[in-house]
Amino acid sequence: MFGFNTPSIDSKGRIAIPARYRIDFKTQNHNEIVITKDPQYPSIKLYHHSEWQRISTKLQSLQGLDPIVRNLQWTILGNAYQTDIDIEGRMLVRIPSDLQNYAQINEQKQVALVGMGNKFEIWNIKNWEMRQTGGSLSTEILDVVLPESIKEMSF
Amino acid sequence: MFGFNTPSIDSKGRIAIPARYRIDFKTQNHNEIVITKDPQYPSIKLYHHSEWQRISTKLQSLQGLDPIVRNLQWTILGNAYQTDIDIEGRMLVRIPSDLQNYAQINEQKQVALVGMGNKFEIWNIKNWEMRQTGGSLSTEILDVVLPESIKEMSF
DNA sequence: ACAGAATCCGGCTTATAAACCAACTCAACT
DNA sequence: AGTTGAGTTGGTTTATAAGCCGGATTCTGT
Repeated sequence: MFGFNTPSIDSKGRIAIPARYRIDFKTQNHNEIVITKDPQYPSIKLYHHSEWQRISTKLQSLQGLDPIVRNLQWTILGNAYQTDIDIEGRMLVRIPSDLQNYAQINEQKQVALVGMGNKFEIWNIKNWEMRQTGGSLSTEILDVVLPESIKEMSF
Repeated sequence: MFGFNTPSIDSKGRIAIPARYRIDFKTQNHNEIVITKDPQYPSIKLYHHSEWQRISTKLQSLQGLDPIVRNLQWTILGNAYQTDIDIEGRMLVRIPSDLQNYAQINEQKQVALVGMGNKFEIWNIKNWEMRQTGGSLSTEILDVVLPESIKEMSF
């Protein structure tokens, strides 16, 4: 589940996971995924069950006094939607409208779907191209020095 | 699988791996390879299965909040295409068009194929010659100081 | 609680793109 | 010069994606 695709998003906010990614979901044997915000950039993250378990557990265990940590918890945990996907069919995923706004993919016909191995990212295509060519994005949400406690984490 | 060749790339974006490299793929006993971007220079990297396992696993495990690390993950993982090659036959590899653009090998009749032992690199011939003679390339994508966590990695 | 409306969901159809297969050309070696 | 292996090309088939449509479910207002 690596690589880059530009599937279409329909008027109802549905995205069909491209066929070459589907095997990974099947082998995982879990038809539940979690969609949430990326804490740093205007994009959406899509985890499958096991990876979400790992991340959410770690995040919850962190002490909530550091404002940056609390921000991460709010952003990631507080915006997580769990949905089921049809493993056999087209694997349609519905993106909630507030996440669509966050990633600036409402009003779009196509989105950038980026397979990162243990997770997916969904981007506005323009933003993705901009990021790839080193341009600055309109919103970089979390641009701070990170505390030691989350240095070794991977989201 | 060392050395230098200039195979042709056809209108469909196909490159035939030269015969003298094929033995290495056969002995590996894996007919799947991964094509992705080079994070530093305008070239394409071609890994066979085991080497890709090593790199992608390491990259995924790194914490994803450091912008430099995220850039590496996006470039390498987010642009990786896995394809099967026919070990017995002609070993045609199709290069996706966005990677062709990245390496500036669209509109070319021939490319530079460089065997690096555990990986291949595919270059625009002009760029390759330029790099060998110490000339500067039009685009050097990742021109930054790398964090300690990935200092010892080799891509 | 019920009727109407809107939304959601799955199957079908068509267009497009990738993988497959086979033939032809060229070069090297005998 | 004939033979063999390598490289190149084009056509065919298969797979994939996306628009379309109808049925089902939920939601809302009366």
